[in-house]
Amino acid sequence: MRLATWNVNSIRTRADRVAAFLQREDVDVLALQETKCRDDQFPEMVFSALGYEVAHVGHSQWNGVAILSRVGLEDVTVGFPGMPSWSSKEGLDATPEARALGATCAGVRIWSLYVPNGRTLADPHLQYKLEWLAALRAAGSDWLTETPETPVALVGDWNIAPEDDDVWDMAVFAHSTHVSPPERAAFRAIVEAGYADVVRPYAPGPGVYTYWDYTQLRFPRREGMRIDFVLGSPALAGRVTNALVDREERKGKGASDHAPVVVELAD
DNA sequence: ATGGTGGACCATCCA
Repeated sequence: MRLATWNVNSIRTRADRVAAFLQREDVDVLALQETKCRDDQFPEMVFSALGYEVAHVGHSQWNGVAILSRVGLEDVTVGFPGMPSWSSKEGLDATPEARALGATCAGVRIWSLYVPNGRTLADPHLQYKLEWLAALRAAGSDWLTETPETPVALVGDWNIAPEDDDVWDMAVFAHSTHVSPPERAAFRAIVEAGYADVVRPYAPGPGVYTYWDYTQLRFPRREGMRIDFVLGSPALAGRVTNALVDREERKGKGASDHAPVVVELAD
């Protein structure tokens, strides 16, 4: 099975590009983040015409996650148990954001995840992000305990650069999110719970990134961040035979600011 | 030499 994850930054703008990627990379299952649309706006027919089933959750122009699969799409779950909601200052808006979608594809449990952006170190969104990640760790631990034989893949945009080599210049991020000790600890806790980064062994840094800001000519200057990850349970990690970051997808007009990450699994 | 983001959607928010 070929499994991929991609923050597309609007599926409506990039549906054709995503379809071309699926065919070019021979992808069986694709997790998408930042679809930026409601369910009724998702261009499902572009993908059903290619033989993919689609699961999506999106409530507005913000967030939105999907899973496309041509090897089955079962037990679709919106949000994970205990997933926090963002609450406004008044605490009135408790609608869960569209940031997590689970599905079972050919026996593999896949979670398409869009981890909240902490914005700045002083912003309450950072606390929300940390709570969200702690809840994910708790849920992920439970899945390993309950069904250790089921391969689980936690994939998506984590909005964390876990190692110094995952940004082009640590000095630039001295007072920024994505590299702060609590964020890195939250990520590490998920790894320590049993979910390994299955891509890094096949695509070691430094200089391997999955995201380049649209501004400041970051991509041509090779100034990016590695913030999109495929974390696999032991049953999944044992089946990985290859992985890559498809940097070509960041090139040209109409590119997302993220590149797809592809993992090959033995049958 | 110069300039340098893009997507949601319509005044701004978000990344």
